Amino acid sequence: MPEGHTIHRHARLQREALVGSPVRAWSPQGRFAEGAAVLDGQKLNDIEASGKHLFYRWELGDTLHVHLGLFGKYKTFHGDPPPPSEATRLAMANGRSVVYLAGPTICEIINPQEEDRLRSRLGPDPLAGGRSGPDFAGNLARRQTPIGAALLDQSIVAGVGNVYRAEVLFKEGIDPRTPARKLDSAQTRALWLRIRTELRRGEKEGAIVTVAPTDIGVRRRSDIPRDERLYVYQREGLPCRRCGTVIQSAEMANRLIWWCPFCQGP
DNA sequence: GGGTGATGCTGAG
DNA sequence: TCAGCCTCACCCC
Repeated sequence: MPEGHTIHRHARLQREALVGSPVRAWSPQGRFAEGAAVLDGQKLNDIEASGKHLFYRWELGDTLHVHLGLFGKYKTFHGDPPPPSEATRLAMANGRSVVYLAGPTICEIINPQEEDRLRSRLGPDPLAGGRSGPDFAGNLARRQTPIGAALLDQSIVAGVGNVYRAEVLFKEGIDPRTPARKLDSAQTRALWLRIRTELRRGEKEGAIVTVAPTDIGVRRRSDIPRDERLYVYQREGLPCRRCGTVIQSAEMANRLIWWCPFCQGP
């Protein structure tokens, strides 16, 4: 389930589990056997998340680059772990914890030039700290594309995926078909803050929950049922949780997007 | 137990 | 524009 919040959460949890100690690395599936052999036994110095990318820094200067893509998954265990699945591309372990990685789009050791090239294609990351709202605004101002498509473009903002793009536009009352550069500065700023708030919450909670408890008639966030966590994502044909208008969907940037024609109307 | 869809992205055409 | 990559959680029997 990899949008930016998931990636940053993995970075944090794995940092706590593995950084600072020598790590045993191997490839149960075999497809990353050579890379794992390079890393095996090295101390892991740090793990950095940027958008949907992860960078692992090792004591001899190697950088491991991982991108989960659509299917990739991590599992982290403390204490006595189950054996890895046959599809596990990379396993990393120290005495206390083990991390299994399966199904990544990218798992490779890269040099500094490759990393520079990669990072130059990424827009500001709302979870990376620093004041990047103005960069986001500048990026939007240059685009003709609909805001719904712009939010999936990782060079505009790094870390937003298909769930958050639909949900943050709902919460800001913006029609996804609005051309990005037509948003005024107040809307752009509010959207940036909204993205950051929602991603931060997702990182902390380990799940995407955008609905306000009051909108579904419960008191606490912990009372929100699993299937009522979102306002519009995959809710085509269902009534809007706020106004009852039927949720619409359309394809935008090769993926479906959903919105409420009333709450996100003109 | 089998079928399916998914929170992503690239590169060929 | 679209096929291809790659795994597994979840749904339905």
